[in-house]
Amino acid sequence: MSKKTKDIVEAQVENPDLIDKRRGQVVAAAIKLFGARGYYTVTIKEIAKEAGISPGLIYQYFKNKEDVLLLVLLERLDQYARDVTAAAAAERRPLARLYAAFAAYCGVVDDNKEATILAYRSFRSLDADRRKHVLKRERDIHALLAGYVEECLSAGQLRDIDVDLICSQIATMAHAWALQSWRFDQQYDLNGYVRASFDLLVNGVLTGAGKRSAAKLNIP
Amino acid sequence: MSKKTKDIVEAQVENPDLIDKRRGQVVAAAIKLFGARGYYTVTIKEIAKEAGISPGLIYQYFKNKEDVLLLVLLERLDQYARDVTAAAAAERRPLARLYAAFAAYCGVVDDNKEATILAYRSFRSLDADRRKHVLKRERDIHALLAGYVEECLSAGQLRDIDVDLICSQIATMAHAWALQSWRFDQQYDLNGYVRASFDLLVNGVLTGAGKRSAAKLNIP
DNA sequence: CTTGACTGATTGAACAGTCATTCAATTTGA
DNA sequence: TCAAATTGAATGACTGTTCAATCAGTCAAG
Repeated sequence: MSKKTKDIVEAQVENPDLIDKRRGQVVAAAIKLFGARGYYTVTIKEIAKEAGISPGLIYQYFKNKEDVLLLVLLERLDQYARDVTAAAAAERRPLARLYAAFAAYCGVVDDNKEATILAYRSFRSLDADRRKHVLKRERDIHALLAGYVEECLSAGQLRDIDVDLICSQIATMAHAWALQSWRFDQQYDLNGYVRASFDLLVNGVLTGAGKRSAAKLNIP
Repeated sequence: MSKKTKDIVEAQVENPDLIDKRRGQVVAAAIKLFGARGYYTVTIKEIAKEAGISPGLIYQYFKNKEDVLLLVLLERLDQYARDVTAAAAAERRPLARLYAAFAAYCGVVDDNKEATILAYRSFRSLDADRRKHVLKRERDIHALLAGYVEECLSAGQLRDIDVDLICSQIATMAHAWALQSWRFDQQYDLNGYVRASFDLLVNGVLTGAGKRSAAKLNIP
């Protein structure tokens, strides 16, 4: 969990290692339970039991239940950012990098289907302040993607398009893998979905040079 | 509300006109309140008050609170299907029809942003049986779109693509107008979004003939 | 007409259960 | 020994659902 994330919610306990440990337990338990059954039907007692601590102790590390949800959502966004950045860093060519980023995004979504759905379900259960923190992280990820798209533009591989719109589409397509898995997973595996979606998303906006590059992509 | 929809939840009261009237009141009130604050934080008493009836009466027309949610979600899907069908029927040429359907879809979403978001938030609050009813309707709408896409394919205006995947993308893009409005509505109005998204979605899959048709589309 | 019994519709207070949060008591570990 | 950490029972507020009581409309009898 990133340093900034830790400071967003306040703890009664001082010891930072303990804060990390306990919050880690609680967030892990909450991801599991919220992911399966949603925010409102899961009780603090259940989270405490799953985390192996008492209900009262949760209130030493979180102000209230909503704070638990906030950290759950931020944790997931952190993971998105980490995985996407790492995957993109492994590729040098702009289009390959964009593809790798998209594939990694879909990969985290696949690893965290329940949590991805939870984000859609529960974002609006947060109050205005907490929402802002989540939106901030989403914008960071959006900016990551936008960077990769702009590299492709600079390299002359994409025609002139609205960068924000295509970034939103990329993110939305990644999320759709979780949100619509009941529809997709009869006909696609993750790789098939990534390949087909990327093709659909990007094919219409490639330049001639972009098409030649795309043909050379090493797509699994 | 369609005939089938009415039969899905059972009422204690016999008179069908009264059933229509009361359910209409309750569903309208529930859409307003659920849309603004989500399923769990809205109480039956609030719905009753907003609908202008007593809490007890709701249980004469719905088995329980979950049934209210079910009708709310089905009502919205019915409206999607009606509007999309009507818009598509007004166009003869396949590509124009597909565009009209997409524009209409985005239009209903725009008219019902809160309800669209509610669907994402609340679908999993339903039990397995009720989910099936909702999924059935979603598949109906998917089939509508698939029909329009296949017309384009038959007319040779789209290259050979996975019809289901592009239909999902079309629906997802329409939903995204509501889900990500906080991002879009600073830079797009509805028409701008429809035009840009359709361009992005379809441009990569048009044949030569399709591109010539697209150029002739009368896009507002 | 008027009456009054009957039916179905409607009300809203009461019930039973749930759950986030608190805090006095206890344990831990240094 | 003491401060910090932890427990878990108690609290108090809330809410879905029920149901006894009331109301409204109908219509047959007088």
